[in-house]
Amino acid sequence: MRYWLMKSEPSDVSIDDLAAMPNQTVDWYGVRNYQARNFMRDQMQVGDGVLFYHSNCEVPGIAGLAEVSALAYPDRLQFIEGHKYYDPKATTETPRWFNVDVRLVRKTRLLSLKEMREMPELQNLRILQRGNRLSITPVDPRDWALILEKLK
DNA sequence: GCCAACGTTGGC
DNA sequence: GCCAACGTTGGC
Repeated sequence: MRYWLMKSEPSDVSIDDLAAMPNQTVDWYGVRNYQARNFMRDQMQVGDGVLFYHSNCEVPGIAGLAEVSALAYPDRLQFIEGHKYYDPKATTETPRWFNVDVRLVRKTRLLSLKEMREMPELQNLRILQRGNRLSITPVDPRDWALILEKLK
């Protein structure tokens, strides 16, 4: 059992969008970064905890709790010619990009990036490190517990 | 295999 | 909209 922070732009999929989806589940499509892909493909297990993070928006921060609900499988968008996420080098025999499914556990208050920066005990969280851009990062169990406490 | 150029991310 | 940080691409 691991914990993760996964970024989503609310203009793409917000926490409310997730809540409105069938089974409150979304396939985490469109990841085109190898490190993030590898986390999904090689490490994520069903039941892993997910911090659903709103990025590139007015108030960035954690907007809800979710969980991994399906193991990684090939991202279907890589095969659709002309699609934003099309990858000409990917084939069905040797897919390049994978995604897990993520299911909402509950929407929370917004724990803003600003507020997290002000928590000294949270400073090793990857999202707070300078220059961090990775859309999926592992979360230490200790940090997970601290954040859950804040979201009670 | 180096590395300059370029593209993207995402906070501010 | 700016721009720092970082990842990727491709010529050599």
